[in-house]
Amino acid sequence: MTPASEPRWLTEAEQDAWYAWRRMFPLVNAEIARDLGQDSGLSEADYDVLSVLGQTDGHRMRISALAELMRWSRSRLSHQLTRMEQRGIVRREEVATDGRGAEVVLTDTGVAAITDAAPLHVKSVRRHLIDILTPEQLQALAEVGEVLRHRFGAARKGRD
Amino acid sequence: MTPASEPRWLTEAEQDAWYAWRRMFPLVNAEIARDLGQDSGLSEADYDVLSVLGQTDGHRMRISALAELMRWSRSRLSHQLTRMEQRGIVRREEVATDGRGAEVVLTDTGVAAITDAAPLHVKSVRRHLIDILTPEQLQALAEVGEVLRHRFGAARKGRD
DNA sequence: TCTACCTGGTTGACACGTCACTCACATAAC
DNA sequence: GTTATGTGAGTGACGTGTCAACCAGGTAGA
Repeated sequence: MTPASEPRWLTEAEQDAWYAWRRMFPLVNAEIARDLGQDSGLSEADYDVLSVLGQTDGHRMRISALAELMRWSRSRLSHQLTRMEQRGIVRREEVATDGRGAEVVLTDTGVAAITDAAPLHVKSVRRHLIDILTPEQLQALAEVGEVLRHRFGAARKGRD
Repeated sequence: MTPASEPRWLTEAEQDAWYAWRRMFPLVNAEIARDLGQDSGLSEADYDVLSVLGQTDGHRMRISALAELMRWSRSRLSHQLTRMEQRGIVRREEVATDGRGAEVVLTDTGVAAITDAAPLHVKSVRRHLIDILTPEQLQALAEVGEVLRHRFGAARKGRD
């Protein structure tokens, strides 16, 4: 085999960005997740599901619709719901119009959980991320997110 | 109980930043991890361990030193090494000077794995992140990373 | 020496995510 | 109606990460 042409290794500036990227997310997210667990007994996954359901009419949604909204795989959501159901914060219900379908419903416990957790969570997010950065830095983050979102939206073609 | 004072909810700009933050990292990392798996049969965790060991003298390191360098828990590293050892890319060896200690060593297979994987990985990182962003955006990321690193360095006090 | 503590490292239980597979119901083609 | 195909959802195996408990070997003080 002829040797592959030497790849374009990262410049120093690019390495800085890449290492920052790799480091900062786990760092911040671990702190926020820890807070969430200690303050409210919830994982980030729990919180995400609860907060979406908490904003829906009747605190219920078709499972596949929820998965699509959250951009989770159905499998992932199914596993998550199983764990949440065992803890009594959500409940699955069959849906009359389609024998295959099912809905998730927040239980009263679930409603209480997300209601109690939300203010503490905001505080935590502020403390570990938002309030640390300048408005310019926040805007830069949003901008980068936007660029990447478009890039991947395009890459995934019709799948969206 | 008296109701807690209304928390400072996120402004729209802050929400944009927060959602971007939450979304972009899994998005990009999933792509890069997928590439790594398909191109080289490695997970990101594998790659990280291999690339550190690949740069050390004799392709070996004390396990606790490796954990500290990577900022992994010893437990996490131990689990990871067990899996890697089963696949033959690293090997554990006892160390003579300390009856408790152990070293990890790259096997020949491991050396080959990281050597082959590195150029492909750089290409993937460029494609999914670095080459998509402008130098200004890369710099903004590095800067944000720096701010957060300091913030958490301070928060963790002497633990570093 | 005996004891107490520290340290390096492993282990087990559990939460989480992915993948591939399965199963039941729905729908369209014939 | 029967058959093929699609779709909603769950399951099992496995990789990964955390936490707490454990164990063996070192170290220091009585």
